[in-house]
Amino acid sequence: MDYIALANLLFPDSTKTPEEIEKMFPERQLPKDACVTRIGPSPTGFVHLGNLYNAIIGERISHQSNGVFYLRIEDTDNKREVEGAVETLINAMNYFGVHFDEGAVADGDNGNYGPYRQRQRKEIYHVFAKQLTEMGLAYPCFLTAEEIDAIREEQTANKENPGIYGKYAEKSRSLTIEQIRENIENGMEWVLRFKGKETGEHICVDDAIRGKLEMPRNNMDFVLLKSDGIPTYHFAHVVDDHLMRSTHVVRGEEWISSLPMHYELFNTFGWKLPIYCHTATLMKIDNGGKRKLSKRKDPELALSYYQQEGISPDAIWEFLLTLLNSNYEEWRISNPDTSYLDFPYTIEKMNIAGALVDLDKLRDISKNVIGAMPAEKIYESWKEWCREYNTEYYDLLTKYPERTIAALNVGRNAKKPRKDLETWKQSCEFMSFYYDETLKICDEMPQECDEQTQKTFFTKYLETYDHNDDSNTWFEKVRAITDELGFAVRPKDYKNNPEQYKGSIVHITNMLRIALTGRANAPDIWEVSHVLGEEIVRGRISKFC
RNA sequence: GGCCCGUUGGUCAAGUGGUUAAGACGACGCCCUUUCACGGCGUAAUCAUGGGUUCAACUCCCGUACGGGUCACCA
Repeated sequence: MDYIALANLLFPDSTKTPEEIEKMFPERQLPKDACVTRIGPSPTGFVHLGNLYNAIIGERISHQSNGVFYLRIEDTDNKREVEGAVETLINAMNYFGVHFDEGAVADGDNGNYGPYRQRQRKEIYHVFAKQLTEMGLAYPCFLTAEEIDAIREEQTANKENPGIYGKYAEKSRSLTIEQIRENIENGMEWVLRFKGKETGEHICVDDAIRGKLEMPRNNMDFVLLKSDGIPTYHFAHVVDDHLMRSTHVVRGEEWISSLPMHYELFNTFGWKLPIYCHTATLMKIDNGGKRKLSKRKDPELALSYYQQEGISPDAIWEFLLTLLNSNYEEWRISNPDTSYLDFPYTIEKMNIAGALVDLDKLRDISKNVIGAMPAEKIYESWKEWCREYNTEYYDLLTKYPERTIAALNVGRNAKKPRKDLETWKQSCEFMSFYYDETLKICDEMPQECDEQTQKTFFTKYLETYDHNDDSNTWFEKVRAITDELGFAVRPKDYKNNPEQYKGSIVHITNMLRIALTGRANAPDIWEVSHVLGEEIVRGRISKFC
């Protein structure tokens, strides 16, 4: 077989040489240990936690080493492509604080190693496909879907491994160049297959996360180019990561089993293998067992879920970092005020088993993250979130900026700051009592305080109320009224002799708290009163007189 | 089914032949307290399993079970 003729028949328009292409993608001039990494999402419109998880790893190792982190859109499957997906993806990464040095941007490319959308790289792949054909290592295959199905059925019946290899590849492999030409002229569709070798050998790849990975050498005639001339993931991955000079390939463990194909390709081109980092799949607890997070059943898999809940990107980072590196939490405790970007991330510290996404843990981290923010920043971030997800609160926050910031500071300046806020969504609920517009009486008055007690107390409360009282003076007045009403001034007195009192000061303050905030569980009454201002305080209390 | 990966408390996990088997979240209890939080202290709870190797195994080897992945002209 004249492979040169075959190559020219198959790729008449491909005139560049591999050397010319190589020149277009020169070695990067970077510090010695700099890592070049990327994420290669396909534009399906669905961005999930795993995308972010892998993105963070790549972002960290590249930026920590003064390397390059880029975005490559793997759009080789036009059937799955969703319109606007690239933009969705870029926005999501941006929202979660993952920044690229180069790669695809909304309206094109940024960088010298593009194009960064694989479909636009068709000619590049064809040069190397042609090269493989010339080397006699690739051939056109005209098998129809039906024929392949038939082969698979036969293989299943014979308990053989499915696929096009060995004798099952012979029919296509043995076509003469004349037959091939005739098929093409007759308009038959073809794919380009790689010639797998049946050697029984094993290959060994050193994975940065998993250590040595040993598996059988590839024997499959896998597809390099699909019938539309677009490469499969395998071919595109090898060509792109070589030309774009990736040093590390971070991807999910589902790719481990196709490693032999990639290894084979890198080897036949004589290219250096990147360092593979195969990450564990994110799991979730379900019926007492672990299972993979599923797109249909688990809303928390979608990144948009966290946006909708209003979980801050910082919290997501910290959460993912705790999953990624087990020593992160320890580091965070000893460096409470440092940015998580200062954490020295290492691949070696990664766990290889599937991590379970624990929303409780996320909530806890989120509380701490918000707790550490200054009130002004909370205000801004929360408002930003409301702009998109809760217009009622967006209006409230815009209308009452000072009161809101004061409210956000309640109980936070003390040695033991409160941590009431978990998410922006939850903040809207928690903070509702600071605005008359959203105030709701949620809890019932304590049994010990009948209507008469309420009326008497609140009337006296308003009579003696002086908005300028300090916290102690104010509380002394509350105690005085409490005593007058026959309630125990000290909770312990009531506990020891409940029959001597109508109730305890606990009941009185609860009643006050409910009148003021609508709920029995709320921050300090005096502080809240001063956030609300005298007018609102008197207004709310007088409703109970 | 073939191939591959994995398995330390409810969860995340430290751990690389000799440890009282860290720490965090969660749960529970106590303390602080005008509520709720916050904080402090404490309790319960783990090496999947069976064989080896070894003076000694969570750590090394083999099998079993369980979980996961993959076997497309999807990534």
